[in-house]
Amino acid sequence: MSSPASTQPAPRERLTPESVARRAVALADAEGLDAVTVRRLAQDLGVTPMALYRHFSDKDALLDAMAECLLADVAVPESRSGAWDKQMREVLDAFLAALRPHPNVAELTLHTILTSTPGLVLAERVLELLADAGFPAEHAAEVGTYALCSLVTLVTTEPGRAERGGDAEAYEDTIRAKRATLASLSPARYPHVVAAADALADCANDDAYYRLGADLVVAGMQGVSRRSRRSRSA
Amino acid sequence: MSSPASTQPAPRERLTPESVARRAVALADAEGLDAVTVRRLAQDLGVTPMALYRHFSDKDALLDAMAECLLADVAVPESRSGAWDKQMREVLDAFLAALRPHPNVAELTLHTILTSTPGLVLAERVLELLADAGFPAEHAAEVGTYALCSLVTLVTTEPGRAERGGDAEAYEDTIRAKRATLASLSPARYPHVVAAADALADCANDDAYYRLGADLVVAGMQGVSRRSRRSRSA
DNA sequence: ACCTGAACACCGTTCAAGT
DNA sequence: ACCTGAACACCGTTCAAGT
Repeated sequence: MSSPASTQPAPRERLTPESVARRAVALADAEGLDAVTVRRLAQDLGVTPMALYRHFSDKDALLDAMAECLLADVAVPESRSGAWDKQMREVLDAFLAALRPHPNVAELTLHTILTSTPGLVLAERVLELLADAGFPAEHAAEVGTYALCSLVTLVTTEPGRAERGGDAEAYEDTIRAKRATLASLSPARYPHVVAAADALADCANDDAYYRLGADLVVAGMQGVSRRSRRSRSA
Repeated sequence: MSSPASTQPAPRERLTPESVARRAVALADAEGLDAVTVRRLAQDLGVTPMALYRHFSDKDALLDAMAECLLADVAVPESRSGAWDKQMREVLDAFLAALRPHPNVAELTLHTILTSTPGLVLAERVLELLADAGFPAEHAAEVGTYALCSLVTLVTTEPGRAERGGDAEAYEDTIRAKRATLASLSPARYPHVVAAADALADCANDDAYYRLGADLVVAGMQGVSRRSRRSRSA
């Protein structure tokens, strides 16, 4: 029932913080973040639970390392040509591309962006582009934090995403049940919810969903930037 | 050390689902969501752990009820006068006002908006206003979900928020340490992060932070709405 | 109807010990 | 340096019983 990634008897090479974290990410992908316990992870690695404490001071450190695995996959674009909003869009797309394969883990990156090297590289680039857009440093900090957090939430709350991975059948049932519940609400009281039941229960097109999400973030930046420029010149 | 809300010997009235959930929210506010265990909550209520299972089928049901406590506090504006974006802003402000007193609990609302009456009332109003703005039903579903999720994340990730409540001294130390770490990064490699260290570590003005956050969400809606109108007429 | 008490299968983590 | 094994203080939850 569970994916091979989490049930292999384990090749039993020497453990490193990275190999442990990668295995933990695979386990979370396959069975959800709740399945990542010290004891279960140790079992997957063919090792005693306490062996993991040589590589991580405690479980929080393990979770941070998992988040860093995702952030390390962010391919921040090198190019600095074109308008700031076009470049911003490319940076946000790169962030989304790294998060999307790991919806069960994505939320962990929220606390790690400013405490890991790959996170800082990403944050620096976002702040740089916001400075190009004319935001003063304090505003850029808030806008940048908001943007990255919004994208993380987009991934963790993608409509129709199963909390635990694996069981595709039970997953389909959940979607169906959710859609049916929404569709059977009083059309007099909740006309728009009923009309949008399908889209609220599931996401027909993942790419379109993330495109719209990134559009909203960038459009928000553009709108606020324009407005503050206007009020400064007034 | 901990707040009176969680250590009173308990008045020992008859338990109801609502009274248990309210007490759980108070406990989470005071000591963080991790402090909300069945056993600890029962102790606060002066009752045996198993007594709570008369009122909730399992712990997830308790967490859902806590989320519903927050959603029930959302005072969705009655007025339907003015432009859609001005009304939207008022609805989002009402949502934020309900979440802000409970940053440790806010994240729980993400899974409850479409499964509780107060959540549906809020969602219906948001979808209605997005229809006024010209969004087709499928787009409105995604945009509305995005907007509400963004605001939740705004509250749960407010810069400088302590994960566990209570200890104001340790809290100040954490902020100071975080600011110092960011400020001491290489200014050659991370010039914008260093320049924004203060704003990234803490939030000088909470109201301004939330105003800017809501501005970004509404401006994003306006921008995407304008763009899709243009492409339809082209 | 509402609550109790003992028990079960789990947690994260400490500590002393092995190689 | 790296891993083990037993133990401790916690979890959520089941089950049979009390009033």
